[in-house]
Amino acid sequence: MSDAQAPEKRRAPAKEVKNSKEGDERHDAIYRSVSDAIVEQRLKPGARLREDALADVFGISRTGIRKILQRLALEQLVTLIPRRGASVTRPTADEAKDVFVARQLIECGLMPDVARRMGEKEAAELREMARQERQALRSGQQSVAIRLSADFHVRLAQLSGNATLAEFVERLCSRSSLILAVYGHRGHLGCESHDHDDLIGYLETGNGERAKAFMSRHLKAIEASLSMVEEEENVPDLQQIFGG
Amino acid sequence: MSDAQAPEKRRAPAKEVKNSKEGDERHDAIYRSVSDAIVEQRLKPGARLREDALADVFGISRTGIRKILQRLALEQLVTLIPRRGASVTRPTADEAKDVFVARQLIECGLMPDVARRMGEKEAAELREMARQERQALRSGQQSVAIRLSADFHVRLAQLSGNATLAEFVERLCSRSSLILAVYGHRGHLGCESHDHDDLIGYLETGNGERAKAFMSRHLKAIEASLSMVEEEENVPDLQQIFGG
DNA sequence: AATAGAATTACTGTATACAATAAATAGCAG
DNA sequence: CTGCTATTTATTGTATACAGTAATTCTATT
Repeated sequence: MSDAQAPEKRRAPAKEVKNSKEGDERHDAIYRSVSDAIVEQRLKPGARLREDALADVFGISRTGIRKILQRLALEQLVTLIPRRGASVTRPTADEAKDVFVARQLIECGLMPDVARRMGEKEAAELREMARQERQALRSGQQSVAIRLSADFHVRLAQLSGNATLAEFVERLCSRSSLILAVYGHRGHLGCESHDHDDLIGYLETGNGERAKAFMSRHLKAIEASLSMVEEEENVPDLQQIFGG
Repeated sequence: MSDAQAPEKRRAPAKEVKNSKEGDERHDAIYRSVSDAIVEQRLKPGARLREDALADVFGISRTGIRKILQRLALEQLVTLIPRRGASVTRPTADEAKDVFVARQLIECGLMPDVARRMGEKEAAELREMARQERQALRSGQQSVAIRLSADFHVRLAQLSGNATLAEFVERLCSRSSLILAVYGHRGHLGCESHDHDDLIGYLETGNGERAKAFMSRHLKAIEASLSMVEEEENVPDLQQIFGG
């Protein structure tokens, strides 16, 4: 179009800046960083996530932060209100119920496939994960234990060989961590520490139906450990509290 | 900061510009527009989606387009290759299999719940949707029929009352449209036109187990109608084709 | 004429500037 | 002193400019 360009402008670059290594590895790392913080409950439900603040912390511009927040919003880990910004999602009781129904259907349905594809190597890997989880719990690292527990369930789903369903399970597990944060009792993870080991046992012997039933009980136990009372911070129900 | 501002600048706005009504309705409309075009196969798998071109067409800047493309990528309707841009996803045979396994598990598992919550109004709505689908098919509007069929399955899932699982089904159905586009036979939708009506019948009478079995056969029939041969356009396999 | 290499083009990736809006605060009247 | 309105401030939404990279075209050499 306009030919009046400074000719030495062209001369410039070469290989001076080396900010992006390959793909957008950096963004992925930041995404994971925020996601982990939410799942480990270091960022609690309701916490505001200001774009500027995050941009400062991670040393990238708001553009990149917005991309990451959007992704987290699609996974329902953060809630995005137009013109009001992002905050860590506070799941409602209804959503919590939906998530556990979904987990029952999908995770239990997957157990036969997992049992079928279970080998020495896979069992060993799972046992190691269960061991780390138990250790974290023993040493009082509740946050880490929660994430490791979620990781266990996700890895299990991946062993089914169905990437699509594994991804669904991944999302359900992250959301479960949020639910635990809101409705769980302090100092109680929801599931017994030896549950995962027992499950591996059934899977190892190829007993899919047994594993399925056990997973069902396992999930029910977690759900039952929650106290499903929504702290209504929105409207204090004056009518209910006083008059009548 | 700087106080040297034209004082009438402040006076300005009020309700002059009306570009964004509430939230970002505009962006949602564009998203739906692109999504529909993909599901209806007006944008075929492999089609490139250049940011500039889309920005021009919809009259917004690339920023907004990128946001939408990202969302579509997360839903796996478009594939985003770094520095290479976006294109309509071409599902592999493995992905196709995964999607149908997932649909079997989730959609069939949902049928008992749907049957339980099925009322007059819901049945009538579904029948109307099935009618439109049949009509589209009769009048040769294959593209529309494909979308209406997906809509039917999604609506069904929503009637289960579980928003989370309904969202999963929605994603599976959009992906199924892509799969149909790649592996389906021309002029054959994959499912019989009266299938959906039959299904409504079982649901109406509260026969969840029957509906479940029917849905299973229905999905199997669709999957069976596909010819699962990947057209390897990438590497022409010179070795294979010639020498040996 | 075919191919390697260089210049150009076309496109995506990122930051930044600016516009718009909701929240917070201050000023003012009753 | 209380409640309403106006101003300021904080923060998000959007476009645009520029940088960087893959693809393409052009040129020169064997």
